[in-house]
Amino acid sequence: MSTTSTLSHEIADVLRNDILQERYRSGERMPSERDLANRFDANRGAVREALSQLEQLGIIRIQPGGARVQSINSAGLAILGPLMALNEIPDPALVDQSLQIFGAMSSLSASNAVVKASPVQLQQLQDLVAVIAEHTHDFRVMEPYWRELLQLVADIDDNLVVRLIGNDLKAQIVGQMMEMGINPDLKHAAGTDLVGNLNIALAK
Amino acid sequence: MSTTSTLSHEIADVLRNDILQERYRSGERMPSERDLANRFDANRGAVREALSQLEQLGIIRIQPGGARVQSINSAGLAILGPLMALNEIPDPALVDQSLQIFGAMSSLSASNAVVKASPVQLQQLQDLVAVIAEHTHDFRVMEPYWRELLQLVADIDDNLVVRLIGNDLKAQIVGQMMEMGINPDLKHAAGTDLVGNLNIALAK
DNA sequence: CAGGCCAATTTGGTCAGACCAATTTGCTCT
DNA sequence: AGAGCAAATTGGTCTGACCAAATTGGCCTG
Repeated sequence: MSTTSTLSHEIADVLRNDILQERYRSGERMPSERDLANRFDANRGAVREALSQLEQLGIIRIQPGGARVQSINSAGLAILGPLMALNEIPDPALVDQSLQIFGAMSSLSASNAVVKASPVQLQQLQDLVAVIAEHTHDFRVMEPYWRELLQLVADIDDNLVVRLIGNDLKAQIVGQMMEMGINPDLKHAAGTDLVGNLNIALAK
Repeated sequence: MSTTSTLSHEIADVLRNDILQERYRSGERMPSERDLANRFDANRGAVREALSQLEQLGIIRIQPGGARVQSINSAGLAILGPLMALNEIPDPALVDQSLQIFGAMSSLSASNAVVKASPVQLQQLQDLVAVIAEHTHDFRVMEPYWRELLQLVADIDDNLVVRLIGNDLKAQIVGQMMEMGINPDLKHAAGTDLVGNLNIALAK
């Protein structure tokens, strides 16, 4: 699965997983770059590039004297993907949390979209909502429309922050959850919820 | 302001800003590592470490043949900080979007917190909400309680995803907005909104 | 003239060995 | 036992080099 192209990325992957699995605990000092280079049978440069990435991720802090592992709680959203990819079965709690966020953001975007929308777009929104409302019981049929709705909403509410968060979430989460169909109920709930909110907003 | 400790970080900073300011446009090829090394009067290794960070940020994609700039829209949330720090006056739209997200996440967390809370915690929540409700007109007095409430909510609804997003948002956004007091109205609105939601949820 | 093909160049990926400054470590001396 | 100093460790950077893949450019052919 993790077909990492370059050696430095491979090293970063391994170390990242080691940290996320708490093989190196928070606050602890990591092995020296030279030791790591030796362990991975690689050059120090490659190790440094790997560590550079981990630092950017926010899970280690490099300092003269040694790199220290940081609490996962103080990392950036970008570790969410790797975190969920740790086990082949992602942590259900994380999946739920991600879906909640996803839903909340969608609702937020939807509210903004209704305000910002041009007459034409407004009509498109209403049409989509109507179609979805008809098939609210059959998720299979509804899903493509739902996706279209999300896309439309995202286009109208041109919200960079939402988009960025979405990127990090989508990185591996959406893929995993969509393919594994881990929580169709929640997905369904979020969908109808969004549509409901949209309907209310559209009413006025 | 940006007192970056190491050379590689400095290079990363400069290049990052160059990209965010669209001095290098999306899809374009960046100068070769050797050219960059020459430009910054640095070693290629340092440049590579810098590029490694930018790639982790999601704003460039390194490939044999040349590193290419990626659309900011496909980056990770981690660029939000640098993006807002570009000009001394952050883009108001971005600030608003961030605050909206922040408010939405807070509300979400609050809803969860009410469900998860122990009796003691529930009481704490109610007390805080009551105190805040009294001073809803005076933001100065209310703020510390609001912060305490946010903290409590975050503790109860132990939501890693929210925390991670918060980390990226806080990175520079909260700092800038809090210190500059750019949008106290929105802050105030978000605060009362959250409290309102909490009140409703607490009712049952 | 247009289009495809092949070689030279460019570019990223990695390696080896080295030096410096700051930190850490360990030992000695008080 | 504690303070202070020296040696070893560690990150940061540099020089120079080689390889494989991609790009480039010119050549040849149709």
